[in-house]
Amino acid sequence: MITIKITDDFDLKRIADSGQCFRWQPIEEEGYRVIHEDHCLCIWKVDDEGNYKLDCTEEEYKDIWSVYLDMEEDYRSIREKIDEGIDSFLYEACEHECGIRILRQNPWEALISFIISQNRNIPAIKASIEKLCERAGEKRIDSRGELYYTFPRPEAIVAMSDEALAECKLGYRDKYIRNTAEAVACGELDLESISVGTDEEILSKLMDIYGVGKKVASCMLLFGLHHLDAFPIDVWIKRVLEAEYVDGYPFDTYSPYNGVYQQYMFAYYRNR
DNA sequence: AGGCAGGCTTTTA
DNA sequence: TAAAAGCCTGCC
Repeated sequence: MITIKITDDFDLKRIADSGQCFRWQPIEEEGYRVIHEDHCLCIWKVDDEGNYKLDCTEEEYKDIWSVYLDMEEDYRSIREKIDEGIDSFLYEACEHECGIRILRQNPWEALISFIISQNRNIPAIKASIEKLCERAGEKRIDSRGELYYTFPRPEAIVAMSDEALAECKLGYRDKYIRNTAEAVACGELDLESISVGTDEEILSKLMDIYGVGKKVASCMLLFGLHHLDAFPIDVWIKRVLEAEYVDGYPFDTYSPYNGVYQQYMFAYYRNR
């Protein structure tokens, strides 16, 4: 167990509820249990001074969790680029949702998660993903003795029966998930090699995947590949653009952080 | 080429 | 009953 002090923007609940990740689980004492690849972290807020308690070693924090939580990035300075007088809406969104960060999630997990997310609300997305992990992930025990499952590897999804996959309630998306898992498992789709090039080039390659359109590809680019300029446009952001930016959104001004601002606006519009 | 209508599983509000 | 972090197919 270690204690760390975080001075940059950091809010566990806002990250957990931001819609970028679907497996953060609230636990006792204002804590969350976070699963990332082969690792599991329990993290608790200690006070309002930025102190947090983590059930890992200093080395694990440095090597895994500070990377996953994107602690090298200065979100306050990104937020403070917005001028209240010029863009009062975005300024308000940043203030209101201060503490959100863009996690460095596993690309494979992000891709599958956002294919599952299409045309569904967040509780339903979480339920499907958790089922998928129970059916095809590996069973583990965290430091508190609680059971959890890792996110399944591509091969494990390929090995699932149609019945097991159906139990995950993926609906018409089941064929997208199976197809993507097969493509990755056999090497036909290599997430590392398609992640090279400009954002436009990567988006285009992602959209070649069966079941991946512009929205899911943009989510993958932002949340799975950590391209902070990617700007997913879902129903909520569409409403924001129509209501608050009738004369167009200043993408060039906010580059290369369009995706970060998108996330503040998304949360702000959904929460109010 | 690019745009549009209709269908799609299931859950949630 | 409509909407939900949409996409695919078929048609024009």
